[in-house]
Amino acid sequence: MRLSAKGEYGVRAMISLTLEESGGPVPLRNIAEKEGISEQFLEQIFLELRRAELIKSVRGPRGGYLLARNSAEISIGEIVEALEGPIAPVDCLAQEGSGRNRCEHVRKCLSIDVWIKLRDAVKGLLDGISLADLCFGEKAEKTTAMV
Amino acid sequence: MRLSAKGEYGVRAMISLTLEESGGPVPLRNIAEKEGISEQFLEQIFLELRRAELIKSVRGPRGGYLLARNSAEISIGEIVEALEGPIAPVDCLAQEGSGRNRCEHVRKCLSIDVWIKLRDAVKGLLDGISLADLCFGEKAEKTTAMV
DNA sequence: GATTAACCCTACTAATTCAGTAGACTATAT
DNA sequence: ATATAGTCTACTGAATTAGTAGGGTTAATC
Repeated sequence: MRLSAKGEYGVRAMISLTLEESGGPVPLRNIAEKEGISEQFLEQIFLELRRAELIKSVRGPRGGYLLARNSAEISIGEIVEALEGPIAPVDCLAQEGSGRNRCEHVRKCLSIDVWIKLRDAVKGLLDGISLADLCFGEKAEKTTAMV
Repeated sequence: MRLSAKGEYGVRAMISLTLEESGGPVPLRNIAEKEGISEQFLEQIFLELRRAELIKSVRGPRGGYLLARNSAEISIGEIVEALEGPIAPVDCLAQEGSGRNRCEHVRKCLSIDVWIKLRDAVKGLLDGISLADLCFGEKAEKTTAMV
């Protein structure tokens, strides 16, 4: 139940981008340096994020990356799913399920309930937090959540 | 954000055991066959579950495995943690954190909030569901939960 | 007390995934 | 023109995963 480096770096890089893009396109190199991530590895990550239409790029000198939408409209869930595939604790819940298991076993049905609940909880939480929430103040603070 | 086969098999096997242990120790072979899991692989899983004191074993002919405690007192979270290590979406939240990252980067602090919330949500959910809940009726049905 | 059903445990291995590198190409501001 | 910066594919070494192999030990039963 761990995020890969790609997912973790991706979220960090997106936060970094959110904080800096007001000054125009941010070169990948800047972000890579600040976050201590290999430039070429981050390049791959940004390629996927662009294809998922979460960021857009400006080529040529003074180019770089920008968020594709307002930071309040990009959720952490979208970033994670773009980089790690569908959020699903077990194979058979990731729709293109041709992996390890395909619900052949009777008893499986008892466990699937847990995984569905878990997926919904994780997805709900991550989809409910935007980059703006993280970077410019947490909306949840209004409700005084109990941690 | 996917469970490994070990975690998934482990939960399924524990459910299987819960349903059958009333008739005395259940041989590993029975469970492996019913669940379609390699016997030797399941053996390794049960070794870890026994060391985590979630199951106990009876050796010799007519031996097998039993739950170490009442099924209502064994949570899915315990099973998963026994087999996959601490529930933590990123390395630096798993206490023995000597992995990839150790919060060296300033911006990291903005993302860590999400991962803490995620961990707490996942842990809370999995610790709140027992084997008895799954096998003998869901307590949550009383509260008519949405979804 | 031999047999045998069952658990116990370590070591190995093939396949996959992960994290990162390399390097060549394309666009554009100056 | 040239320098800057994104685009893209392919490769590689290390780690993890999923599973095998095979030799133990324990104890019920004949």
